[in-house]
Amino acid sequence: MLSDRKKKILCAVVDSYIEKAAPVASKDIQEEYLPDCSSATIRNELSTLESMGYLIQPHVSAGRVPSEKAFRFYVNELMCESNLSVRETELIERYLSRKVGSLEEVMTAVTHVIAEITNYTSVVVKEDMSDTITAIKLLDLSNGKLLVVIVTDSRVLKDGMVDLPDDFSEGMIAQAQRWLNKIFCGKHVSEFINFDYPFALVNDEFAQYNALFKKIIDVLKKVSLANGMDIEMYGENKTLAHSEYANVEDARKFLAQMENKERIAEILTNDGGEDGSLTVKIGAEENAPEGCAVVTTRVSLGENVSGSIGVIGPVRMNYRKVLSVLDKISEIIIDLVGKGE
Amino acid sequence: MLSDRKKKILCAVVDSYIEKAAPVASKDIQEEYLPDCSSATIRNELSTLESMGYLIQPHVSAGRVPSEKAFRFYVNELMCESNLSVRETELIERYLSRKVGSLEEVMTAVTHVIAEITNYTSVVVKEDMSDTITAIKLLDLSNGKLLVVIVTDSRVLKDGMVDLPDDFSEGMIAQAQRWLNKIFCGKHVSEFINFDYPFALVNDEFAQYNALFKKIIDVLKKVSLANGMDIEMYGENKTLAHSEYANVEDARKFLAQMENKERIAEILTNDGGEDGSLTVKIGAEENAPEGCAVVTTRVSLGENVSGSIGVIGPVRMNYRKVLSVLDKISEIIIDLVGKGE
DNA sequence: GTTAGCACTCCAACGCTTGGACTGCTAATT
DNA sequence: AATTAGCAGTCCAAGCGTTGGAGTGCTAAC
Repeated sequence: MLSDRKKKILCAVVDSYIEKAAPVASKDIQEEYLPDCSSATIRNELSTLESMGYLIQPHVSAGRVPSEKAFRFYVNELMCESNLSVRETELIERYLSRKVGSLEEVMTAVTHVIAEITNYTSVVVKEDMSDTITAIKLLDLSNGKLLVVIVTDSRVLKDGMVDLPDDFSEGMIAQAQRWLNKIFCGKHVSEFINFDYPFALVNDEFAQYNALFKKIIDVLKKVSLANGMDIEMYGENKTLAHSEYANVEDARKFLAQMENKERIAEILTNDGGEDGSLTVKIGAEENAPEGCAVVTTRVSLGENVSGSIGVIGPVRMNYRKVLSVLDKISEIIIDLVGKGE
Repeated sequence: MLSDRKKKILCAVVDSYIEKAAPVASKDIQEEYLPDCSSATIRNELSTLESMGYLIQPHVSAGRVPSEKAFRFYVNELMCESNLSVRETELIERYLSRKVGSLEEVMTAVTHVIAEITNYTSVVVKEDMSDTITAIKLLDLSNGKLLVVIVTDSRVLKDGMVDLPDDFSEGMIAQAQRWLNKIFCGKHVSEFINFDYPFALVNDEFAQYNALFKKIIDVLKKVSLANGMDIEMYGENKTLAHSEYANVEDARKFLAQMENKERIAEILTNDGGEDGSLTVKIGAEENAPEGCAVVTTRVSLGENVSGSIGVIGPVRMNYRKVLSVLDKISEIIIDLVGKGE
């Protein structure tokens, strides 16, 4: 547990670093945040905070930089809330009021206005799991591979490939297919995604099927997830304007990560959360892209259709602003969808 | 008209520059391309080529760099054709054979494989002009503005706004609307795009309508173009890997240009061309993004649906490779679409 | 028309110096 | 025991001059 003063100092370091993108010196903290202490006292505290893992010193005569742990603590406990400026609120309303057309238009407008206000990359993911499964087919490619095909009422989802165990006969494949169909036909893709392997359904003497089932169901989940998803991204170069991407190599790394849409979609969606809930992921350890933080909110867009709205930026992100923008946006979207029904 | 030797030298400069991204010295040319001349002779020729506008010398003790004019000449007359390597051909086939699903899937696969092979940014634009126009409505917003709405059989295209001349009465607006409907209803959006202003249809006494008509039709063109278009881009970061974007400012400028999708789509589509035709635009003067070249091929994707496949890279682009890749891809796509029918 | 050779230009890289930004520590103070 | 003034020490970033080399243009000879 940190003393009050330590908290204040840590908060000062993070705030200053977010704003100035430069190591924070004890003197700066004294002058701008804690005029009642001497810089020497603050130095002592900084030293302790560093040994606790909250701060990093790039070199001996530099100030301190917050670690990812510090940002996490900041987001959880230190950060105070903020309101949007009038200008920002107006901007949001302007973008979203005129575009009450299709869901696609709204998605585009949302990414644009978020990127505009926050100066970070914005992503929206729509997951439509409202399709009903019509059939599941297993096709033996006779090279030891099995092609798994899902047919839904609106389209065919395919391309799933599974290695077939050696000793599988045609009959066994047919049997597996019958089971899968029995379990899943007529159900929504959404139920499917959340399905736990139904080992219980397979009685002991067919234990040999289990491994294959597990693989097939994994493939099916992946395929149907990818197919029901719609992702839109805007403002990659807004993020690049920040100083962490001052050299092109880092900028390219960032872009390369942004190009992997599946990965990004997964990051935005993999922890459910309720309507309007906010999630913050900081750094690669919390499964954000390397060097990045991702802030996400979820909105329901209808039965079995859900959306995730996210902001991706450097770990040194203006969390206060981003969180308040996402909060406002999700509120508007929820309202908008509510009315539409 | 350039002498044979000048052509050889110019070609050598361009080839070397494309490969090495560094100013080309007279000695290099002699050693690698023209061992029968002395470097002094080549220097004389280079000097002439420079005064003709084909070459640029960054500073007095540097070699020569090709101008945009030189690249243009190179593409038109000097460049020899090349074939894809086995590896590349296989790569293309691998990407495109498995993905015979929806048009969207194919578009994505095409951008990915092109970016992969060429190491430049790849764009695909689909223009779907197969909708039929159901109605055109003019809505007086009574603030001197007119909202123009197109309704098609598959969707409503809206958001077109026109300034209304002062002396326009309600009746005149209604009249204009009748005319527009008479002309366009039941027609394909595609006919519409290529429509020349039908002034002849409006007889003299209604000359006052002409200016408004011109504006309205412009808006309609723009709106329907934008709505029927689908653009997909991949590999922005591939282009950034090239040395012209070594400094961040230039890299960001490039990305900012890439973010203007409407502009990019227009560049790819604005000069029709037949199935399989190849177009090369070099530099801002030929309407490519600044500092960039754009190579485009067109493919028909069905009745009133056409696609443009493009590669965007620095002016110092490997045109040989890009052209041969696009040639191959368009051939495959045309084949694929042909079969599908 | 071609070429050898030389004088000249310019850049990019390197290393050196220097000012200053911070810290940690110590000893004095509250 | 906590705080603080002050000082010694560290390290960086920027500026600057030097230098080697890469190329050219020009001239005079072939």
